[in-house]
Amino acid sequence: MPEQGSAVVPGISRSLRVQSGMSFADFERLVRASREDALRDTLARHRHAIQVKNEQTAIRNLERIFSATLKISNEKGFQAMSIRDLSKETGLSTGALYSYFSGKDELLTMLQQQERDLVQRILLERIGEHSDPTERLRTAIRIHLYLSEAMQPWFYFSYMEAKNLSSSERKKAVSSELYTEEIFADILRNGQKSGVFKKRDPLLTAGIIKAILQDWYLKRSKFARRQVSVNKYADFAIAFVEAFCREHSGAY
Amino acid sequence: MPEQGSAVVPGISRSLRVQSGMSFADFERLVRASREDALRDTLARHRHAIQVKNEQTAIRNLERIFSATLKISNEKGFQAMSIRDLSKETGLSTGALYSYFSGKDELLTMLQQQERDLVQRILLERIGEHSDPTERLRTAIRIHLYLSEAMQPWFYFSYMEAKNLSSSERKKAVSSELYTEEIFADILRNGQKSGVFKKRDPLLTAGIIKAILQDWYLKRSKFARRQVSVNKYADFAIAFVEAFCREHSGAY
DNA sequence: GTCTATATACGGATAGAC
DNA sequence: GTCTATCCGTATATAGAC
Repeated sequence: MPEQGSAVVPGISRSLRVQSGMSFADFERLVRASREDALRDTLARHRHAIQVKNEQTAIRNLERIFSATLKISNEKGFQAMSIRDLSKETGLSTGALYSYFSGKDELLTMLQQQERDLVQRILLERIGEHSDPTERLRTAIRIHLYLSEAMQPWFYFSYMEAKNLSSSERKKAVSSELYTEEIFADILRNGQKSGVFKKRDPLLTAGIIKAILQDWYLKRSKFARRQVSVNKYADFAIAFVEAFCREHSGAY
Repeated sequence: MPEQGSAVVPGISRSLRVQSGMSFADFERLVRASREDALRDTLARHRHAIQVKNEQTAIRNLERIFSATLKISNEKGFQAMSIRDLSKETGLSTGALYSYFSGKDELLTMLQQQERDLVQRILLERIGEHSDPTERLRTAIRIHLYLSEAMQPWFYFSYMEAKNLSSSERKKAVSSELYTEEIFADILRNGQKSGVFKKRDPLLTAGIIKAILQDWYLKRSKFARRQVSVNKYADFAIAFVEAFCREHSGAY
């Protein structure tokens, strides 16, 4: 697949993608593998409550339940998803479903905890391998886009259902949001200190970067329709942000 | 109130705001007045269905019903808002409520039609008074921010509840979204033709501008906490966008 | 115009059969 | 492990009093 982005923003593309260490296809594989571990962790964490003893079965059905929950909720909202809806989509009866969770609340908590931990784990693995501020900024942007692309249904769900979470879950979601913003603000502050970046309000800038990243997973169908790939969007986002932040970015 | 923005992004502030024609305070008054007309229109449009004959009463209660709907829905979602909730918040009994609308669906349709028309009317009034691309871009950004600030509850509601709209309502919402994007893309294309703007993908750029504008009304409480005013955010957003689009924008 | 009382339906959750 | 049948609470919408 040719990278349409290069024509629009010359100077940023192939080389950078290699430096960020991993193609999107590789990244997707990594996420898939990590999710299997995450499911096992979830099962272990709820061993006392989950009545199904066979691990194979339990994991297979948990996986089905989670992905059905995301699918239905992203169409009509978590509140509006009935247990009967979930039963239809998973092929399990309502009775059977209740041997995996005690109620919708717990289902939501389990799902959120698993996916949030998964995101954190992958982020920590992939960020922080560069010390140069420019590279750190580019990598952070690309990795976040890759991550939200590979886990799009959950990112969308998490954003749209934030207000329906229990207060403790909502707190965790908010602090994870602010943490992301701080990562970008820190990169910007360091770059400003070393003179690579222009003096711009780091928090406001980080906020706008986050808005640009969020647009990617919130408007997925629009980008699909326009045939914008995640790499093209990443190139574009990086160019947009660097035009504002980077000293001498007009050079290329 | 001192404009904190000027320190961060020198060169863009007071003069521009005057050129855009109207302070935010003026703008809020305009919206308030226009909404009264809009309520009268709504009443006229549903005269056959609304059983309350006294216009004063009908308008007063419609207004209460709409603002209560936004308030409750923005806390727990429209689906989760019960008629009993609405009854408590408006002070009207459930029976009385049903003499203003035939069901939640119709309530939603009435509210959406009224506020969407209001937005369109005000946008058309305020945009298009400049011919210079730079001024048009600045004005469009600031007006959109003013509008979403003055009508924040509805903008937030409309974004979050998009998936609950009936298919015809959803279509209208989507096309209105794309229309906004086209306004920005057009400004960018014209500026590129006349050489004021750099050659950048107009649609992708317009999409990112819209993402930046949406962040303002979606993350309202964050900005309130950080004491970022709408004018400060507008200055910052304009500087951010111009760094990417505008030829010689590094000058100031 | 607005209220209270109520019919009707739907969703969450459980019991007990297989 | 999973299913069917069912209890019970809550929500929408309406009827009829004031």
